[in-house]
Amino acid sequence: MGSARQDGSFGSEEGALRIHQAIARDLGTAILTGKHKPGDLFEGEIEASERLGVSRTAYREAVRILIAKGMLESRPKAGTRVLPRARWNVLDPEMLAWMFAGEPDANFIRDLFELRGVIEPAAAEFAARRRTEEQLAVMDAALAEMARYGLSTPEGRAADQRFHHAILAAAHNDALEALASSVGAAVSWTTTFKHRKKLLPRDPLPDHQAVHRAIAARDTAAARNSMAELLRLALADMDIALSE
Amino acid sequence: MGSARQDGSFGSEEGALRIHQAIARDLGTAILTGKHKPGDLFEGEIEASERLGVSRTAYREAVRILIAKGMLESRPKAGTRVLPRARWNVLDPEMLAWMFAGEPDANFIRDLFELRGVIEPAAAEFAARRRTEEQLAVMDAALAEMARYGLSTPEGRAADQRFHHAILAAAHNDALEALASSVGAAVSWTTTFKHRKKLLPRDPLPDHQAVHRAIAARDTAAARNSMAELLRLALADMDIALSE
DNA sequence: GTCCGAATATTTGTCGGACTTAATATTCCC
DNA sequence: GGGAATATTAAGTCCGACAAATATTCGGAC
Repeated sequence: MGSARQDGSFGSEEGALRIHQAIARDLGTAILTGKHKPGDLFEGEIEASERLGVSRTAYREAVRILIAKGMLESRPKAGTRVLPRARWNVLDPEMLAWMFAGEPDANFIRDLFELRGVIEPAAAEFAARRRTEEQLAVMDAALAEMARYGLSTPEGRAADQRFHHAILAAAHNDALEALASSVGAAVSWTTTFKHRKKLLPRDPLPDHQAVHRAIAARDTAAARNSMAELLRLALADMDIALSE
Repeated sequence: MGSARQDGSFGSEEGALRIHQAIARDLGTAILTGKHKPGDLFEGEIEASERLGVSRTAYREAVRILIAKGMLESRPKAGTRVLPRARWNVLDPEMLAWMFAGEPDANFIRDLFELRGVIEPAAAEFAARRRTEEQLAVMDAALAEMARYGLSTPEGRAADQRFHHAILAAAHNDALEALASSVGAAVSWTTTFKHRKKLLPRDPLPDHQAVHRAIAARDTAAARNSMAELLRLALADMDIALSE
């Protein structure tokens, strides 16, 4: 039967990467960190593959991946070049993983957070209206585990992500759920970042419980407001952390 | 100098597709239309490539593309199988193009529209606060062209999309702007759909002009509200069209 | 009989090299 | 000087072989 991995977490892609994946990751991060800027032309496939010590096949498959994510463009004779940033699928889960593996750009973190502020209150409102009992149970379990382990442990942070993901899922909107990885990246980064900076200014649990209560009670307005409040506080913390 | 194509439109990818792109498109649409369901196992690479009359290389590059978009997974001995729908990057521009090339799923259209309802009012508010004069000029020009050609012409529809895109861009948030293609797909589909059904119930221009005025005046609340109103009306039309 | 580890078979992954196609640059003719 | 034929160059495609990884099967120990 299907193993159906459903965690959606980052950074735990077990198993050695295949060569083309490794190269795609390297090229991708090189682009994300500005080592290759939009408009830049890549070296030829033969040169590049030889320099990297891999076959042209593997290198080409890596390039195909980056093209699929909107970062590159390649045509005969014209060569392979980096596309303008506006064409990148910056919300692609793998791309986010690449970003957050290194030191992500502070501006983009802020953008992601702003997106959360737009998405999640609406999602909470939809969830309050359309959630099933099962989905509520998932939130319940995630919240309990979060309370038990705290946000300083990996288990607690995973539970935090599960809670937010459950809300997106309970909104019963595939387009919204597709943003789960983006939201997850933001959630994950926040906590690790704050933890690194040694500032745990506030217990986040009451905010989460308020959201949970509102969704359980099918109170759409309260769900939206409590989630908005949660994010307002989180954003404030984030801004403090970023400016220090 | 860079040619910097910036249209972001669909369906007009000129030039013959490379073989791997064509195969990726075919496999992608086959998955999207349910011909291959999540969990389904693909035939082996040799069989598949022979059946399609292409080299294994080309077929493999196609598969790499689908994997990059979260639709497939492949491991030695285990084979290549379709991932659960929750892992698909349904907001990927290319994937949206595949969807809307055929007869897209009505439920997903509604989801996309709901997403618009969440994203665009917030974007309009941000745009009212942060827009530059240049960006306002772009909206102005788009609106003028929209008024001139009307939504029944391709030029008018392109202008409509440009208007909405300009608002996303004026929000000065990369994460938000990455959703431009999704919004654009919804915008585009709506108008063609309504046009096909022969119901042009209302002149959409006044709504758009109200949004434009609010953004020009830097009135954040009015921008949000007028955009929300625009979408409320559009959604109502959409629901009528979908239920008929 | 059950469980665990090794052999095995199968499928994707990687390789090298040849040839084709397409887009740019050049050259030559008018 | 302009425009069409030509050359050049880089990606695209193909083939055939070998390597690596893993699900399954088999065998032995308990």
